[in-house]
Amino acid sequence: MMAGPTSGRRANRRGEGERLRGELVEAASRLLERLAGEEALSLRAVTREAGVAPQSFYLHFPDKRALMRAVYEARFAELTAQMRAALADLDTAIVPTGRVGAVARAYCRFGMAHPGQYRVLFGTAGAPGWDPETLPGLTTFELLRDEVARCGVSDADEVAVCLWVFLHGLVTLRVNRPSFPWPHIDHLIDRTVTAYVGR
Amino acid sequence: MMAGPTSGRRANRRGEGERLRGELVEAASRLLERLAGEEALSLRAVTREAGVAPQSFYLHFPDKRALMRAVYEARFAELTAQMRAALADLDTAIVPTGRVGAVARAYCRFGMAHPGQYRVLFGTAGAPGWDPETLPGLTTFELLRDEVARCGVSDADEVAVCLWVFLHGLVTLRVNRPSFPWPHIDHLIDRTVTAYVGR
DNA sequence: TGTACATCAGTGAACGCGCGTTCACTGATGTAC
DNA sequence: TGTACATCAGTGAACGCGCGTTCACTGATGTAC
Repeated sequence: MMAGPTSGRRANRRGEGERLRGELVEAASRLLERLAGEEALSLRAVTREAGVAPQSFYLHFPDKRALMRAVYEARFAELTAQMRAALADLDTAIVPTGRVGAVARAYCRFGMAHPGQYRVLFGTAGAPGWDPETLPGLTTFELLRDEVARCGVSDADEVAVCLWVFLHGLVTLRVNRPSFPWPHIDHLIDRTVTAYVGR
Repeated sequence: MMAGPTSGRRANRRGEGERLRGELVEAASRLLERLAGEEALSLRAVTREAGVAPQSFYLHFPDKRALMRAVYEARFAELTAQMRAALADLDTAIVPTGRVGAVARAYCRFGMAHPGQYRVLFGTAGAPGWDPETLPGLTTFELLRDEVARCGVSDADEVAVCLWVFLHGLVTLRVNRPSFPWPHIDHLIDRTVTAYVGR
């Protein structure tokens, strides 16, 4: 039986208290990957995962909502970074529709690799002030729309909405209905990009 | 202060005990409409809504899962009934793509009118033996696919998958991102049907 | 250089709550004789 | 026709659990003098 503050973990050095904040966000993200479909992401589970007492949570967040918002922002930043990276990796000579396909595949790859995190991003009703629109920088939708616009379609906004809707449906249905006889995902994406913006 | 079994509600007459089962399913469905996004559908909330003591639940269901399954089946039957009704209402001279659009709109109408119920049907990972495939009669997907097949496309199954994915994404994103500047839903559906199966 | 002290990072113990579930009970209703 | 009894439909009270949150506390670390 140990007692005292070292029973859980060694305290961070002075001035490094902010580190726990990040660790809590990462612990929550890890739990979301593991629990996947389950809504059971409790504050106590997060602090347990981080190896810290439940009350330590309140050193860095006013309440549970604030943690979820921090998770939301961190994962959102990761998703957009991966979409951007997929575009950056392309041959500069690729045709515009090829770029649309690449960014679409990156979106789906993220969602299917991290279903629990994806659910936080798009699978729940964003509270007021939670929508992607309020985040700094380009949003997921805008990344998609900009590439669609390069293809020269007459109404890029509407086509991009359709594509986003399709990709979202693909990620979520694919995860929720694993026993359905799914065709290959990339093929469905390519087919849909072609249907909307041509080849 | 009342006491005795009449404090909650009058017991059903002998032989009519089964009525409570149906009332519990309807109470759960009502709560799903009201709570919408919230996962907070507890057994106690359901019995409260039905005006009955928590333990009365166990007269008709072995556990909470069984109730969710009953809700799932009842709402699924309603969705397919509405899709069928939409087809039955059509002029018999309508072109095949018109029928696809009609059944697609009926699907979305149900999902957007009852987001909480729709979430139970498609928004969670169906447990083994829970998938639409195991339900009696035609499934949602099969209803859609049969109409796509009538259009004479070469690979009706794959097109129907794409359409289903699109409709699912439309319902869920539309509900989860109400502040996004959405184009008119029926227009998006028509545009997508046209993109996949032509006019 | 030594020491008193403020501050920082975190814990111990506890609260009230709603949850799913169990057990023993009650009161009304139909049935056998 | 009356009455004892079985059955049915449901309740009262309680259980142990994990939850979000609060309050008072501790031990290490840096700083002023």
